[in-house]
Amino acid sequence: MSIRIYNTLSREKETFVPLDPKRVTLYACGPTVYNFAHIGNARPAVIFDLLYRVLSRRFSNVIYARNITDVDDKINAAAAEEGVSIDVITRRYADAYHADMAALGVGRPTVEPRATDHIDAIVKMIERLIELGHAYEAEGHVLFNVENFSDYGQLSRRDRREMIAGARVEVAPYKKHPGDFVLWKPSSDDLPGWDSPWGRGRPGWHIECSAMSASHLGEVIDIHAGGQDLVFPHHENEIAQSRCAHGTDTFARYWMHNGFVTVEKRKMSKSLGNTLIVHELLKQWPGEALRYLLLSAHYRQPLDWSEKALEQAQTTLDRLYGLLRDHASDAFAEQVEPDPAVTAALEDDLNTPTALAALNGLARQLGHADPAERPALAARLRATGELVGLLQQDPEAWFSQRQVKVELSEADILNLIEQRQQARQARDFSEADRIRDQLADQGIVIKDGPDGTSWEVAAR
RNA sequence: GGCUAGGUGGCAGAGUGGUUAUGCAGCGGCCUGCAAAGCCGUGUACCUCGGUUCGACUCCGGGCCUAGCCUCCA
Repeated sequence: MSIRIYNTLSREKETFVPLDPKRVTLYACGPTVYNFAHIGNARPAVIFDLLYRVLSRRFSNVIYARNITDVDDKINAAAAEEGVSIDVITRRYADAYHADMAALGVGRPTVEPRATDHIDAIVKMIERLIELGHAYEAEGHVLFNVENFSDYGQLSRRDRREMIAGARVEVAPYKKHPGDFVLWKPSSDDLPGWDSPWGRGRPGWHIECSAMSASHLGEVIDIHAGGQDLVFPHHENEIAQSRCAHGTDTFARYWMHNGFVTVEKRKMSKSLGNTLIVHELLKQWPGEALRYLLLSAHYRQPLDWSEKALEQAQTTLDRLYGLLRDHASDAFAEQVEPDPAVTAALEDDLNTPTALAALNGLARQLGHADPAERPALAARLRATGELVGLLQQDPEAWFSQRQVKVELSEADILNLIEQRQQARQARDFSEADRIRDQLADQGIVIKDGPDGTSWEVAAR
């Protein structure tokens, strides 16, 4: 079996064949660090982290680049508002991004390039585009000329002429064509800027990804990924710049786009004020529950976020961790392969819902397996969880993070259980139930089993 | 207006031209003094109207509805 990927370019699921199997290249558009990430920003991070894991099983050398945009007008605005320099802002939110993503089980990419470290490469690329007649200077700006790039609109399936007709934005007077976009723009003295052949200025948004992608991965890459809203104009523009600058007929061979996280069916966005900040959610919920929920829908579908769904994800994880707690893994768990049904689902265009279904099937198998087979099944469940980025905690740690505060000492608890035990033996069940209720009120759950009574701290 | 996705059981959410998704909730059972947990079992679900077909939820066409992009946006 091979890996299948839905390619936005062809609008079809294709078999993934890398240009060079010894060096597979993946680029995902990363965050602009001017505030905390919301759960919609987390979705591509989780999805493409998973893609990287899936690719890495098949190919020994996968280079995954996920950039950090650290020069942007929104960053400038945030810095101005607080009266600090932009690097105070970008450092703060880049750190927060890393912490939040780590809590969601997202690993670090192979390289994490920053726009401000690539100004030279960006300037060189723009110079080249001007030389080749694909860009022009106007009033301190440098603009890309979409007119003489005939494939413009191929990815988003847009027609240039129709775009002019339907344009709802005022067109800057210095543009030759309404679709032309900025490669470089002038900076006033109070804004961050770099010297360039066109005066002090800063890069436009699209050019940084083209420059960083070429610097770290090469002129033609295997997979380029990002959110659906980047198809146009961001990715369309990246294709135009990169192909024109490098004289290639392909920029990225496969394009992958994730759907949005919605709230009450509406896209999560700042303008609607319906964003859910990961940093805040993590105060109330385990990161792993957020990850489970993000994986519960297929990445190209919209995912409607709700507290109810989050609770369900958490309940499901409770059950899975309960099984892992009750059944010790085989000692050689590291050598166990993930469930083939799960890898097959993931290799089929990252079908995470089917993968999670298979994971649950495996758990069910474990639940009623012959005792002799359980350690091996538990190990397999762990190994499968590792691939999807779930079930890697100590089960005790999973449960304890969710426990309520308990005032009683362990001696008190054992004492009460003993009293209840005596009441039960005396068949004074009303007294036994009273003690059980009393313990429950204080956050202790009693479980009577064949080997006596055990207890645990209740979950929140 | 142009372009893109989608409409599946109480909810979430995969998938398939004729056969069990899965999770959560519900119901019945096992276990228990009763519970809890766990396990077992359990649902004539595929927007609408036509067409293709021996047979369509699955393919094709029309309609209705929803969301998204066309402007910063994951």
